[in-house]
Amino acid sequence: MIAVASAAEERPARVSGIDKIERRRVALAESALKTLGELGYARTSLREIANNSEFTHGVVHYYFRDKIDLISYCVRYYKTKCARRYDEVVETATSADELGAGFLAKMTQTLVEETPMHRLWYDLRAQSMFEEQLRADVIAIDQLLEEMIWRILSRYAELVGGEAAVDAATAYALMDGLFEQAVVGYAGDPAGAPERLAGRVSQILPKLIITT
Amino acid sequence: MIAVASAAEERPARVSGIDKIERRRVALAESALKTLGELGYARTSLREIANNSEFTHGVVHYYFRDKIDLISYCVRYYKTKCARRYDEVVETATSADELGAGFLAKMTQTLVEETPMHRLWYDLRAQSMFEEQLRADVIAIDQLLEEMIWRILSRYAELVGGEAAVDAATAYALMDGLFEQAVVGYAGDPAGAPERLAGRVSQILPKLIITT
DNA sequence: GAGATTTCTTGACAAGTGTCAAACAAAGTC
DNA sequence: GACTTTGTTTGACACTTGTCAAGAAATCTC
Repeated sequence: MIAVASAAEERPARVSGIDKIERRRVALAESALKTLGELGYARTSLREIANNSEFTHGVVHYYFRDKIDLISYCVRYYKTKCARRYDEVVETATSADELGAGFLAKMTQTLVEETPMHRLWYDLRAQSMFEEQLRADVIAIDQLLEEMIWRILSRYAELVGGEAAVDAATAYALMDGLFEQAVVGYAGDPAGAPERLAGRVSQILPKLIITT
Repeated sequence: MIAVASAAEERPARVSGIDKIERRRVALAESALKTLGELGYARTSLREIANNSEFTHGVVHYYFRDKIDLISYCVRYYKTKCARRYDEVVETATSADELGAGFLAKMTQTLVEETPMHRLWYDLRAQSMFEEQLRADVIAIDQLLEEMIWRILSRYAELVGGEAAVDAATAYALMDGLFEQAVVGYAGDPAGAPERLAGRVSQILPKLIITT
């Protein structure tokens, strides 16, 4: 897995200092993510990020080697927050229906409440096809998301007393297709998108299980 | 549907002239699409487009009001070429297996041979979430692609003697998820991606049909 | 072929970009 | 308190961007 410290190898090793640096970095990243989620990768400049934060544009360059380093850090920071979204539901659900309902609820919730982040993710994944510096991080996140979906599906199969009818990569691609459609649609017309997503997912989920 | 003439309302109405203008526009658009497919939306400038063409950057601005006008035209031009990709297969196939095989063949073929176009499409669809000037065109193409998938699926169901188990939008989202995964994966590692895609699609296709 | 019209080239502009470095402030060290 | 280290501001740089306008070239019209 990729370490989250990349541009700081040659910085002084005082422990408290590193902690402080790391905290500044996280603050910068959080601010940058807000701007990135709003404007997208193409239209976000370092100055815009700095303006929307409490820092000046020089500070950004003090804590990150260059733009890619910052964005890359943001992506890796983001991943740590997103791929564990459904863990609680998976762990606490005691029936297939409960798991399904919890999954759908969390899914539509994050669609609505974290729209900018999802927009950014699909944007960055597209960018990774053109900028190979982003590729490794994107692949890592995709892997995490795939595992997330797989945990849900295999647990669902277990509760229903069957087994998954497709492999993890396929299941992820299908679910992601539905979710991306919802995110894109939500950008144009927020009304009804969550319900449509929920309907489609609950329609598909049973088809990915073979009851033995 | 959106007309393909947008910035030329006030130009002289000589018929042969309009034709010539339109031909120049198409030439510009084709050249621009090549560059866009290579570099992506964010990194493509009007000058870059002009440099990779036989025209100068002034010509671009002579035929298109601004950058968005050009890109928008490109997108609309592109759509006319892509959404009829499987029509021949649908029309000539006489059995479900033949249709499935033909579909898979064309799908993997376009994945390999038109990679830049597909990359660009996913890029632009992501951009449309941030730039509402692109949104209408993207929605129109999405609609076309959805209908394309629906023609395949419903014909497939017909040949197999059943009917589709999901609606058009759902079917498109699922297929698109698989295809996008393949396109993104193909960018990082071309080897094996087409085969994986074919395997996954052929695994899913039957699950979208109810045999009555 | 002269004159008008369309097409294209060239060069310029203002604005914005990533990057960096020198001056300055703050904090820690002896 | 002087001095070094760490953090921050500010302003500048070289460059690219979209846009436009003035004029040259080509084409058409009579």
